[in-house]
Amino acid sequence: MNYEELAEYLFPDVKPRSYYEKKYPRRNLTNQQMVTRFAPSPTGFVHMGSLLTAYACRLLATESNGTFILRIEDTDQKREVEDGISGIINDLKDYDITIDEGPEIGGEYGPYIQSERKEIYLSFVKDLIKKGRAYPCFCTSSELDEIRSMQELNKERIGYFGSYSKCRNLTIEEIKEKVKQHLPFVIRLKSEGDFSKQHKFTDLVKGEVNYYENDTDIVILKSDNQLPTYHFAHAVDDYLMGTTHVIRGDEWLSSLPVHIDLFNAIESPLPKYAHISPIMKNDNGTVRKLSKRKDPEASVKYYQELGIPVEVVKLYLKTIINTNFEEWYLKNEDDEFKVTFEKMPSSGALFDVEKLFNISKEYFSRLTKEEIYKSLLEYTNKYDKEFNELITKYDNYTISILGIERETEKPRKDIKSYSDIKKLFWYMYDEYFFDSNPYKEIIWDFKLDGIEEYFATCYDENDTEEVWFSKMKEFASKYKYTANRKEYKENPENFAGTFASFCKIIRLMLTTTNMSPNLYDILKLLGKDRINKRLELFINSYTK
RNA sequence: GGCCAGUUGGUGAAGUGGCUUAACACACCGCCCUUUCACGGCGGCAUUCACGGGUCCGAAUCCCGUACUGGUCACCA
Repeated sequence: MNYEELAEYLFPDVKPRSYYEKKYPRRNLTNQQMVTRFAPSPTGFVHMGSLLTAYACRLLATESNGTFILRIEDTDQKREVEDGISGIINDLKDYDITIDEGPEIGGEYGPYIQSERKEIYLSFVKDLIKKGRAYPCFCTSSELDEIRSMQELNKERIGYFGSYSKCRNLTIEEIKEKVKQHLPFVIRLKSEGDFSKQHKFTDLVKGEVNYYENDTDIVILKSDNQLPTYHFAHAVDDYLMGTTHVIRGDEWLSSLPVHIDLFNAIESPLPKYAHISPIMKNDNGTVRKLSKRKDPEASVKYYQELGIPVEVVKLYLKTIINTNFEEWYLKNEDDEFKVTFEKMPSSGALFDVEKLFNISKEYFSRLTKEEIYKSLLEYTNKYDKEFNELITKYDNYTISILGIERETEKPRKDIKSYSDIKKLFWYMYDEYFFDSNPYKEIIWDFKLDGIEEYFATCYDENDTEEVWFSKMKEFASKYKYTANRKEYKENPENFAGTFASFCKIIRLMLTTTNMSPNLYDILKLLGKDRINKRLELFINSYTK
């Protein structure tokens, strides 16, 4: 068969492969420098799994002084989502994952959107046909189904290979005839692999894996729009773009033989591969991949809405990317951690929201009140306008609230997100406090003896914390509250309660919760007027 | 079903033949500290590394088998 003639017949107006080889010269790299790429399809928002991959790619490129590429894999136009591409770019931007080359910012090796690279793929397809390494296939889907069911019946391997690849043997006349009839066709790779041959391959994450050579004639160019399949685009793009390290989810591990076959066919060196495990979720006892559709926490937006700082999400992601990061971070404050392939997990990690929250609490505990206030303003401006107005109106008051037990050696660790702040301190604002009956949840299993008198005669907002405490202790003892716990434990019937229970009553009155921060600070910030208003309502609610 | 990969506590994991009577962290529980809420400190939490067998003086670590989990077998990526 005259392959040259066939190639010209099928793809007459296509630039030669050498044109693109010249246009995209090999990168000049040292041994160290890595070229990594993140290659999502624009099917909606970026989810945690892909953010993890993108972040790992970014980190590795940065560390090696290399390049990080964003490439959009939109060869399946049925799955596309409106604004898919800008959505991805924005999500990466929100998480401070900068792109060296990609759509919008460009680069020497663009375009970076696959649907705009059509002519490049065609050129490589034509080249393959010329060399007798690819051929058109006119099999219909029902014919392929037939082959498949025959193979299933015979308990054979499934695929278009060997004697099943009937279009391999079409003569050029037959092909021309079918084309003239406008029969749709795909282009398939003419595989030269031998399925009985086993090889070892070293994956950077999984280690040594065994595989059999690919011998199926996979589709490389689809019929309807002459766009490549993922496999082919992967080989051509990563060859031309000079990707050194392909980091992707391990669902691709089983198609590795196909990719090796493809890289050989286009005479490209094989990039190094790192197949990373997906993030899993325990869903009522069954473990499964964290799902974009089913799990809200898989969405990157979810954390933005919650008000978890991006640094926190990245810190958590880093603990997954490298299992030794967590321990390292305990001893080293700064970000000089080096990501390695060896420490990437080889089996899927369960997504642990608790751990993420813990990292977040730790993170918040190190911020100053001004830093938190500033970010809270930004957060509420986007997600809680009402609260935003309030904290703008009471700016200094709010900053003081945020300052309680902060910027000390042992800071409080109760804030894990910006949305928490309102939940934690809503009662500090009269606008919220008197909005509904604030005391309706309280179980009144205590007496109010002395409370009113305490505020009338004893409490002085000018007292220092020390004085305030000793005065209150003294006062409470009049009403048989004791500061001596052991004494109370021995003879509880002799007392109205411990001093702690006295504090609890005041705390409940002012905050409706018994988990508020330091009472002294709360009292002081609230001030006499707010306290008295609450006291009145409190007493009335009790007698009712 | 075929093929590939994985399996250490509630969770993330350290561990690469003797240093392991299995680190560290989160969660949980208990105690202590304490003038409130916290913070913090200490301790508990796998007699055992999915199971069965083998190699070896010695195995979580090497080999074989089984089970289970995940992935994949598209003109989807």
